[in-house]
Formats: sequence, C-alpha cells, structure tokens
Amino acid sequence: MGDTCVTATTSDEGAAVPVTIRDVARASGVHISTVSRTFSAPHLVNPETRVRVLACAEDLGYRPNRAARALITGRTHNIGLIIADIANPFFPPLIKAAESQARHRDYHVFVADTNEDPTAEEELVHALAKQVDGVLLCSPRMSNSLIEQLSREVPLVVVNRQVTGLPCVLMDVGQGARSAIEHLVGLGHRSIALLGGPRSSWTNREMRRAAGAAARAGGAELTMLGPNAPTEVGGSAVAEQVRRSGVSAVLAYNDLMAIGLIEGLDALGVRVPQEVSVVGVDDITLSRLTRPKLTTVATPTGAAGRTAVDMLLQQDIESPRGARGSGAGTALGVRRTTAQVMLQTDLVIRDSTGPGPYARPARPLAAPRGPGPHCPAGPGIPTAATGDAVAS
Amino acid sequence: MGDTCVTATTSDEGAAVPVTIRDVARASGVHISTVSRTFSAPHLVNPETRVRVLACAEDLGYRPNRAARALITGRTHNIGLIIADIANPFFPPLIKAAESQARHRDYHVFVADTNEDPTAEEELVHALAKQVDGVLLCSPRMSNSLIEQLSREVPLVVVNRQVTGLPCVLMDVGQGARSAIEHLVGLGHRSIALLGGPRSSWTNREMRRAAGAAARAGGAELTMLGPNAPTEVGGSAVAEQVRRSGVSAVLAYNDLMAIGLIEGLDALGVRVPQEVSVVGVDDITLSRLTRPKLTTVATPTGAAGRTAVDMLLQQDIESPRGARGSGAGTALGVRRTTAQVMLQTDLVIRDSTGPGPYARPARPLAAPRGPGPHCPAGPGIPTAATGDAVAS
DNA sequence: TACTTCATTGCAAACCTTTGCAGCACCACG
DNA sequence: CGTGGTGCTGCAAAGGTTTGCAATGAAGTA
Repeated sequence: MGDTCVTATTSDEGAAVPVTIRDVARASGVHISTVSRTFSAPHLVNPETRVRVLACAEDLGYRPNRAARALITGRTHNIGLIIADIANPFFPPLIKAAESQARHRDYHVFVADTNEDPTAEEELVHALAKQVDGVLLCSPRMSNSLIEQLSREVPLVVVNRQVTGLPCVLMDVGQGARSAIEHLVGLGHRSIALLGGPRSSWTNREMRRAAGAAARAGGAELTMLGPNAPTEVGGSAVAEQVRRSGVSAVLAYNDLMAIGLIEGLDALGVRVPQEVSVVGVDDITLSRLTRPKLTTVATPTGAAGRTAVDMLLQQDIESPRGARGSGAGTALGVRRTTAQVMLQTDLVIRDSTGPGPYARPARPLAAPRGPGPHCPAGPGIPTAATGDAVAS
Repeated sequence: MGDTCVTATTSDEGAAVPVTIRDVARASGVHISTVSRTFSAPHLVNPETRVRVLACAEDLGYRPNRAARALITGRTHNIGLIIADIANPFFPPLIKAAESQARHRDYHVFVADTNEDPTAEEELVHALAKQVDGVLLCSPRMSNSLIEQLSREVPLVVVNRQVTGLPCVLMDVGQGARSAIEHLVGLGHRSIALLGGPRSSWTNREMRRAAGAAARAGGAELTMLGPNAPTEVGGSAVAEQVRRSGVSAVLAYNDLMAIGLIEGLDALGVRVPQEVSVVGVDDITLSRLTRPKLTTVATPTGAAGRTAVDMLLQQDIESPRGARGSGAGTALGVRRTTAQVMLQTDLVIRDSTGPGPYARPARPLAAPRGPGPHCPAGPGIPTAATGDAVAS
C-alpha cells in the first residue's frame, strides 16, 4: 500500500438494533396504531398517552422508518436533484437554494451527479423514482422524448431546458446572448465568435439562435465554434482556433469556458481584452477572481433552484401518487398543471471586454481596464425574480 | 412577479400508474414470487418463464420498488454523502470519485449539503439513516460524541476527522502544514501567520499543532489568526489584520481562504509574494487559475472518496443490518472492524511564495515571479495513494 | 333513563417485495 | 416399482408503517 498509513482495530460495539414502532408500543402499553398516530396525527391521541409514548420513543431512540411510511403514504418527503456536473461552479448556488427551499417545506434533497452522461441521467431517474416524490432535472443531456417518457414514472421539473408539457424553469439566455453581442458591437467589434457548448444543451441552441440574430442586426459576422466540453479545458482547447479565426471578440457558452479560453490565449501571447474581448455566461464567483475579471451574463441560479422546488411541490401536492384504490378503478389521466417560467438574465460588464477595431474614437480611447461605461452599480446583482410566482 | 415570464397550460396526461410485481405476475400468468425471482435470482426460474416474465415486465414498464425491497433485505444499495459545503471546490472531486467507485459496486450515492451547520448534519443523518446502507460524513462539524452516537443508527465512515472506534479517512495535513512551514522558513520567513478555519474542524486542530511544532523547530514565530469561515470572504476579511500583524508569510486553512486573502491584500496594496507570501491547502483547480498561482498543499481528495466508499461497503457487507430474528435473540454486539487510513499530502510550489526578509542572498536575489527553485516538474500532481488499500 | 355525540383506542388490511418451505412433476437408478 | 434427487413453482409470512372502521366509554341532551 505504499505511502498510505493504515491502522486497524476490532471492537465490540452495540449493534444497530433497529427499534420499531412495535417496541415503543410494547414499552408504553398501547397499540402500535396509537404510536403511529402520536407521530403522524398527534391531535388524535390523548395528551397524556402522547407524552408517555413520546417519552418511551425518546428513551428507546425510536425513529420512524421513512421508507416504510412511504410505502403506504406514497410520499417520501424527499426530492431528487440531478445535476450534469457538480464540479461546475454554476450549480452549487442552485443546489443550495433548492435545499433551503425544500427544507422550509419539510423536504430533503438528494443530489446526484451525472458527469454530463445521458445514460447516467436515465439510470439515476429510475433509481430515484421510488425513493423521492419528484425529481429536478438540471441541464439534462438526454433527449426530450426520453424526458417525457421518464416523467410518467416520477414527477419531473426541468431546469435549463424546454420540454413541452412539462414544468420548466428557464433562464433567458437568449436575452443574455443578445445583450452580450450588442455590448460587443457597441464596443466596435464586427467579427465575433460564439464558443458553443454541448450539442444537446438547450441553452446552447438558444444562444446560437439569439446571438446569430443579434449579430445580423448589428451588422457583425458571427462564427460558430463547437460543440465543446463546457469546462475550462474545453475553453483553452480552442484558443488556437480562436486566434486563427481572426475574430476580435468571443462569447463563450459559460464562464468556465471563457476563463479557459483566456488562459489559452494568454499562453499564446494573445492579450485579453486588448486584442480579443471575451464574454462568459453564468457569473460564477470565480469570474470575479480571475484576471482580467470576466464580463459575463449573470444567470439567476438561486431563483431557479427555489422556483423549481416550488413548482415540483405544488404539482406534487395536488395529486398524491399512492392512489389507494388499485386495479379496477378509473385509470383516467390526472389533470395536471404545468407551467414554464422564464427568469431574467443580466449582463455584468467587467474587464475582459474592451474596444474593438471599429470602435468610434468619439471619446479619447477609453482605458480598456476598469468598469465599462455600461457597468451598473455594484457587482451586478441580477434582478432575480423571486421564485414564488408560479401560475396555476 | 415583475420580470418573470410565466406561461401555464393544463393538460390531461397519463397518470403515473404504479405497476407492481403483481401486475406482471397477472400478465404473465405466474405467481408473484416467480416474478420476484426473475429479477433477484434468475437462475432459479425456468428460462422460458423468465423470458415471458421479462417481456411482460418490459411491456408494462415495471420497475422494482427499491424501497419495498429494502424493507425486507435491509439493503437499499444507496449510500449517503454528507458534505459541509458543496460550493467549496474541495469537495466535488471527492464526490465524483465516491460516486464512480460506488457505481462500480452497484450503489448509488445521495449527496446532501449542510452549509457547515452541525444541526443540519445531525438531521440529515437521521433522514438518510433508513434510506441508505451507510453514510460518508465529510469534514463534519458536530461533536465526536454525537458522531459516535449516530454511528449506532447507521454505519458511518468519517472523512477528515478522527473519531476513535469509527472508520476514518484522513489526509495528512499535519505533514502538509509542516512542509509548508519548512518551505517558508527555507525562503527566509521568520514571522508567519496561520489563518485558522472553523473551530470544530479536525483539520484545523491538526494544522495548528503541526505548524506550531514546525515553526518552533525552524526558529520562526507563528501567529494564530482565527477561527474564520473557510471561504473566500473569510480570507479577504482578515487581510487588514494580516497586514497589521507584520508577518511576512501566511499559511491559510484552505485555498479558498488563501485566494480571498490575496484578493484582500491586493486591495490594500500589499503585493503577493513580494511583500507577503501565501500558502493554501487543498490544491483546488482554482488555485492554478488565480494570479499569482497559488502555492498549496495538495490533498488527495479523489483517493479519499474512493477509500471511504470502499471502507463503508466492506464494513457493511460483513454485517447485514436487517437481522431477521427479532426480539428474543441475542442482542450481543457485532464484532466490527474499523480502520483508519491516512492519505499523503504534497506541497506544490507555485508563485504565491517568495523570499522572505531573512533570505540568504546566496544566489543573486531570485526573481520572485515564476516557479520557485523547489518546483517539481509539471503542475505538481500529488503522489496520491490509491484508495484500495484498506486493512481488515 | 335512553339516546346521541365525541374522544380515544384497538383491529386488521394494505403497501411491495423477498424468501424459507413445501409441493409437484419428472427422471434416473437400483 | 420404490426411492431419491432435481428443477421449477406456489404459498404465506415477514418487514415497519398508515388508516378506515369498529369498539369502548364518558359526557351531553332530551
């Protein structure tokens, strides 16, 4: 085992004797149903008995078995959160917001990472299906039809993807891409590259569409580069290609790629923003820490997490899953309400964009460092919509 | 709802009719037990029947209910992973390694974030207890005694904390802190600060101990600063204090704090490493992206994740939890094997450390930028021990 | 006093699956 | 022909909980 130091000891330890509702019933001299009610419907049991039962439960260290409860009620009070890549700093704020929102409603969140792998996504939905009351699918890479199919197995809310008939939380990256392109055109750039992300990404398609339109409108030429891995190395890998293409500005699929690209250009001796301007998307905290600080399209990730949880729980509550009456009954479809909410994005101008070759020298060659003229006050907090606005 | 755009539609959709083993049995004309065996013990059922059952199952879209199965077998094939802060880039590599290792052994991983909150930690262990076969506790903030108590409820493996009697995966931050101090002393620093992390962190205590000893041995004075939040803002918040203290070098609890500190010093006009040298711990990817690149103690996070999963599964397999015989039987303790493994750390020298006031001018004042003289080849890949070495 | 109402509790079925045991048919062997 | 074995299947209990229904007793009402 080489360098690793291992010490091992064997010990007799109190085995995990699972204490059940039955033990508590025996100890407190009541029927198990009374114990059950003490926990799940306290108003139905005599205060005296209640305290006695609670005391015994406390004493024995009893904890209700949520799995067994779920078997009957059909509600686990868990929600699943499937994430394309935990290592992408875009997601943690979303995860935390979702967890906090869920906690307020007495739900727990189980996060799972798919490594951007569609197969893992599908498998995880199946694995989670019976253990959670619903699943949040964040930036899924699988096909729309598969998502629809899976949604029949477990309630789904999709984030960063539009699937008709399913509740979706979207961020207006179209608007964001447009603002970015307009910003660049305004700075005097006429030859711009769009650094694409994963092919199966909805965000990617939206950006292409919107950026293309905005470039046409602004009289600029837009070169599409990609698809690429949405990571730092994905960005640095195309630095050479960017240089050869001769563009003076780049809009990247996300901040990670933008940062990677800047690194790559730096290694090639290309200066940002003096020779090439770079814009990212997401406004991850990292984008404030690199030099130059990154101009980027801020996405309201926290609001997205909260909204998604709200939508899931709302949809979930109105149609309990474990319909008691089995077989013979009406197998009619449930009238289900689906909503799509679109959250605003905001361009945050920092130091990675500067004047391009066609910049009007109206003002005496503004210093490329420092906040651009458009820069709003402060670090650019997006006007994130609060997540509680879900139409019925 | 202000800026948010919401569209809502109502649709009739196929309800999630849960198809059970019974439906499959009816459809294929066999008893439910045969269906069960088709999935969990295929060799016991006639090949012909098997294909028929499988066809029906496929047809009906049957998926075994893992929760119900767990109720009987006592095994969920899930493992829980409780993380102090998902947003800390230290954790994602650990999470991914754990997930990959678990997947190889046909387990799923549920991640939960506690926001560095001990209460949330305890609550999550309880919530997970019956839904997983074991829990990995990463950098826990609760007390040792509480951890021991919880370990009676569900098998636990602790990462980044030493708890006697429990399996632990540790990283040798003591050694790391020593190397860092020796590195600084060697550069001619005699007045060094230790930027502490959370008070309840085992790593924090280890670092204090080891750094203190190393400083004494090297004839340097060590100032303890903290406790602080183990984040970027936690680091930048003490920049002023660091400047006032007059030290020429700082060892930070982790990279995030180190980076925050550098930011803060930069804002104060203090240059790193010319005026103050800074060393971090963890070697997160970010530490290669900031300027100056961070000198840091690399911790083998991936190996830690893999090892922890291995230890949990090993401990788990040898003592199945759902002991069939209930009450009357022997309530003796199970003979349980616990091991502690210590993984190596490695100092990676980059650009945030330079000569101190007592540097020997042996060589003509080396340029402070660029890799230091000790820098090994490449980006400093730590010689991480592979995680499969767990003694029994 | 007789009847209704209410609060509290017990009973037992149900949720979905696994699994020890037993039954059955069939074959081979002596 | 009897015996034993084998391969497959069914039966029913078990796992921990919830919940509709019924039973009990007490209090209130006429």
